[in-house]
Amino acid sequence: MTPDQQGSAPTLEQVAKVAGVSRSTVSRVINDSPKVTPEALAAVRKAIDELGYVPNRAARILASRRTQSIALVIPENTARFFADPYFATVVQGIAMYLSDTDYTLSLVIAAERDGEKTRRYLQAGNVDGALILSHHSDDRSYTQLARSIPVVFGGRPMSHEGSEAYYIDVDNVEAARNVTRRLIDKGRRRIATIAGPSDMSAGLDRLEGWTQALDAVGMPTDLVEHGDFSPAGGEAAMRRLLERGAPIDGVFAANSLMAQGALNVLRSHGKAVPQDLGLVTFDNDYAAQSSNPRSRLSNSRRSNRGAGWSTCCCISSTAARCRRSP
Amino acid sequence: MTPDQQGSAPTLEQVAKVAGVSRSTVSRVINDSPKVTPEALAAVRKAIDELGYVPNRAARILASRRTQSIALVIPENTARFFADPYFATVVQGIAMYLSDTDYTLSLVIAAERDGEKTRRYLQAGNVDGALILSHHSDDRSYTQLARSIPVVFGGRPMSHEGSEAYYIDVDNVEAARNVTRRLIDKGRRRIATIAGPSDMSAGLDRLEGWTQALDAVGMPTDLVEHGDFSPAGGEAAMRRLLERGAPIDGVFAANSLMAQGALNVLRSHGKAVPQDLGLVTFDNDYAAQSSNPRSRLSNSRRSNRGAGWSTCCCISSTAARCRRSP
DNA sequence: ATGAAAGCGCTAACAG
DNA sequence: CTGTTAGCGCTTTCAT
Repeated sequence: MTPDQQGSAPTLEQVAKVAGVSRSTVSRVINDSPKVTPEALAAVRKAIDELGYVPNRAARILASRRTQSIALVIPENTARFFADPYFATVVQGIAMYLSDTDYTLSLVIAAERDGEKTRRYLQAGNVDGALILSHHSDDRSYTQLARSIPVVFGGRPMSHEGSEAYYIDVDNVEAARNVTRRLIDKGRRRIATIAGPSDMSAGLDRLEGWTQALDAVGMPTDLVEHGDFSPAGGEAAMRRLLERGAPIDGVFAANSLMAQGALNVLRSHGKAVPQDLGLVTFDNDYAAQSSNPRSRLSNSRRSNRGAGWSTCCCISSTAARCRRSP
Repeated sequence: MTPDQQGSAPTLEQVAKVAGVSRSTVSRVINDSPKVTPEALAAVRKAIDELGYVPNRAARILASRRTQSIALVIPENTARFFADPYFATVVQGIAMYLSDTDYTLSLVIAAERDGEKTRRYLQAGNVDGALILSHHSDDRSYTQLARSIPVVFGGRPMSHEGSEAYYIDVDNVEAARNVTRRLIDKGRRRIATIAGPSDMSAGLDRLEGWTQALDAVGMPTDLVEHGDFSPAGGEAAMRRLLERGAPIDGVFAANSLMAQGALNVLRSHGKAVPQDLGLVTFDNDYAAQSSNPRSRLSNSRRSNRGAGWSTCCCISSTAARCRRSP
């Protein structure tokens, strides 16, 4: 397909000609420079309208060395991206913020195998900076990236080089501790956890919070099964937990999708929530709100604390803090 | 791995110098030109590796007038984009196809108010072509776009100018007719429909198919309520249907999300599916498969026909056909 | 405040 | 097959 078949787009030069000014002046108008006389400005605007001129982005980027766009990198496959409400939440937040600016969001759904392609894209000057979500410890492709462009991780990155990285995160340990304490306060005595993957900080930190809460009251911390943050993973983990044969009257699932999976298993095993067993989890997202029973978010005042009902699904609010890791 | 200098990305010229060849030759290597001697090729590759060179995309686009990327435009807001499995399906399909190519997908989630910004983006030479999904009749911003870049609509576009547009679609009328006939064949006699929005071709066509099926056997076509393809819309429509007081023993919902909503309302009204009432719908997607009762896809042989069980959720397969509208 | 000139990094004829 | 020569459309000093 040859692009030249299409009508050639008007250039800045043509606008300049029509407006009777130089290209520089047109450029200044486009870039909202204050040093343009009202007359020149009016003439240029008129010419732009008449010609239907739209500045060529590639040329702008090349000349200015700025792209006016940032990448959101999701190191997961497309199916997972759509299945996990977490990503939807983040994308919505970014899109909302960016809509007030001239920046463009470049969403990069990068399955592991595309690592090289993705890195090239990010280093080829396509974006002014990158936001990297859902980082796994075995993935080092992005930590070096920070030498080329500004990088911020969503959630504390796992790798060693990442220790110099910027990131934004919630206090997963404290939130998990708080939400587990809810179960304890409600009288639950045999509390299990469906932990997240061990190669992600959110998985490790939430497990740590759960452990701390139980340790603090001298309760056993042996009922641990890991999942992969997916409903299927949550189901499998819940099943393994039940197969142990030990009595369980409380579960902390590390995310809402796994809680959903756990709920399915519990139902099919005839366990009633919250009567037989209390279930708490993270994130009051779509998955949590559409489950049966659905989540009940506690009115926690301190935004960075996890909290909720031990009688049912429970939510930790996720106020973000930005910081540089130690 | 050599540490690259922050800020100064290596250029093609530097690669040429290191490799001891001209810039043209480097360019040829980058672009997989066959006319390069093995020696030159090796030298250039070595230089590229040593320098960690990545071609600048903006420069390439500017010089070649090709972007190697196509846009998928979703004229909906972000929340809806994530809520409707339809978009996930499409994006996955495109991503899968594109992953074997050098093309990049530029996903444009364009809420209505961003229309102008989106149009500028598409006309600024950012993409080689655009795919436009979920087109509404009141939205004319994209029909003119075809004069600048190649445009294909996903689903027949509604506007007049669109009559010259390329589009890809399923035969919604026939699929809806077939799936409705299933209800009839199963003995349902008072069949309603939860139709899609009237400003979208999928809404109109599926309603038409339902109407044709009932007309063919002389059954009344008065039980129509419209929804907006969302679960809430489906709930509201189902509620309105029930409030009419007329007996209903079959429902065709124009998409799975509305079927899901309808199912919720039916359950809370004590209506059992499929015992009291048969429900059929479109698309065997995540929403249909995770509903309760979940969908049962019929083994329809002809891929462009809608089909399924009238006893429960029913699915029309959606084999695509590409064509230019009449 | 404005214009002239010099590139940004790459591709694309065109000779050789 | 390779190098040379022009730009792609825009921003950006630097004079004026």
